Amino acid sequence: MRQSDRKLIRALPLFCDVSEANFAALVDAAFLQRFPLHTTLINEGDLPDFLHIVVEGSVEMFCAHNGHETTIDIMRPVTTFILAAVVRDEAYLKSARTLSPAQILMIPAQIVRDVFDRDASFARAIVNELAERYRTVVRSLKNEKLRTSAERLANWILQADAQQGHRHSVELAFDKRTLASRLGMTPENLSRNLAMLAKHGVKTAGRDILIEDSSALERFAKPNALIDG
Amino acid sequence: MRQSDRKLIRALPLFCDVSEANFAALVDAAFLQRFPLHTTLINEGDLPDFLHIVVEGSVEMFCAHNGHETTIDIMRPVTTFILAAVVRDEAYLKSARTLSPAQILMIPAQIVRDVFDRDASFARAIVNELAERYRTVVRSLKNEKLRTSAERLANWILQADAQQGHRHSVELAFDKRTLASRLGMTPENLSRNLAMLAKHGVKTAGRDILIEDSSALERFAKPNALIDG
DNA sequence: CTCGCGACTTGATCTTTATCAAGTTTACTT
DNA sequence: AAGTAAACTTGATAAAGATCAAGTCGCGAG
Repeated sequence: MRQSDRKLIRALPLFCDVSEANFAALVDAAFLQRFPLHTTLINEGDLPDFLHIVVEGSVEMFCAHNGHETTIDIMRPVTTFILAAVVRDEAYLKSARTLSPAQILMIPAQIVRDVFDRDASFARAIVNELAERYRTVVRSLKNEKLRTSAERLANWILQADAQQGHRHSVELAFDKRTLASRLGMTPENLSRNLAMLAKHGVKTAGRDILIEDSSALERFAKPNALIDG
Repeated sequence: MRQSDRKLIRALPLFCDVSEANFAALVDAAFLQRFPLHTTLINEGDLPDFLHIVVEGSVEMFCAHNGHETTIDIMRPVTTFILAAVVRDEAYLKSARTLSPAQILMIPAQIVRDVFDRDASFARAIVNELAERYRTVVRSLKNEKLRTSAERLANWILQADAQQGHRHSVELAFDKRTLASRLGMTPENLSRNLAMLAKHGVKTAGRDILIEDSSALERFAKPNALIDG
């Protein structure tokens, strides 16, 4: 692993308070690997071998059932995923695949559990990370159960714009079909919802979404701090 | 607190490996309280004062948004709730109210965080509990996104029957309106779905649900270990 | 016991969402 | 630059779910 990558990892909330020796134990056992676009990294149902950390690129977490597939979340640098499966040593509930060429750090699950047991600050960090992930899923569940698909889209646009620095324009980093799946609707309905949002201050041109009237969009979206964070 | 309650708590996965001194610190600071039916215990948006544990009765976790309300989960003895908010010291994402007269153990949030920091086995237990909770919400999200309301009901019946000992009969412990909310449908649609399930081996009489043909029900429900657990 | 209220059911209708079927655009390949 | 395949859009239709409006049922209060 390059020194710059090591520094990046070391700075993560998950590792920044860990002792140098324990950090070394984690990192020395780990692999930093590059994967091409659309590579499946893990399959739901398998047992966890590694804790994964997205260092570069983005990764889609998705699930399949009865011939249908849905996106649960999209992970961007720098975040861990499948921490809960590693902690409990139980089967993955989600599959993962790259949405772009990506660089992933893989730490053997057993080492994670070992260091957890002997380093209190690592334990604290793991609990914090897991609690944060938990809250994210609860927000997603509320979003699904309490909003229409058009409202989910409107709020996603507001959030994405905020993440990209309130430039009143969002550039899609992946296919619209993936966004549709992430928002719990079909690609057809995403198209229709985007067209409909023109009435509420949103203009779409290919992968660029422009917010022309953010207060109109907010009136429609009704953002809620306990759902959108 | 009575000795029998103390023993019950002590036996929980969350506490069974904690040192006697640390367990005493947690329990001595805690309150064991009784609450009547339909009492609101916490409100979404508030900051966590206590870790709550359902000792007796049942508690509904629910959320409201834009004039609608939905049930996220129903907690039965003996489980903790709002652990994630306590760990992160951030606002509750869910409200809680009793669905029956209930007995709740309340441990001050700060004590939980203190003992976490000095007792590695408590830390391990907290992480396990949190990871388990996380997986439960992920399952709920998959259930919502990948199934119709009738399928959710069918699987709920199978799960409830399994929990009550495979007696091919389920007795509802709360209102049907609450079940409807828990399953993400209106009370009207719960009625219609129950009537429709007669075609798939289910008979309903008031609060009793009878499974007359469990293989027919399973064919319809298509249970999945990675959703239903 | 019966009255009345709330929970539940049933039916009609409307909204939301999915599905199916063309088209059209986009982007990549040769 | 033309050809092609995939992504996206648009329209028509169907299914799933919500809402509104009566009912019916069951249980507790008086």
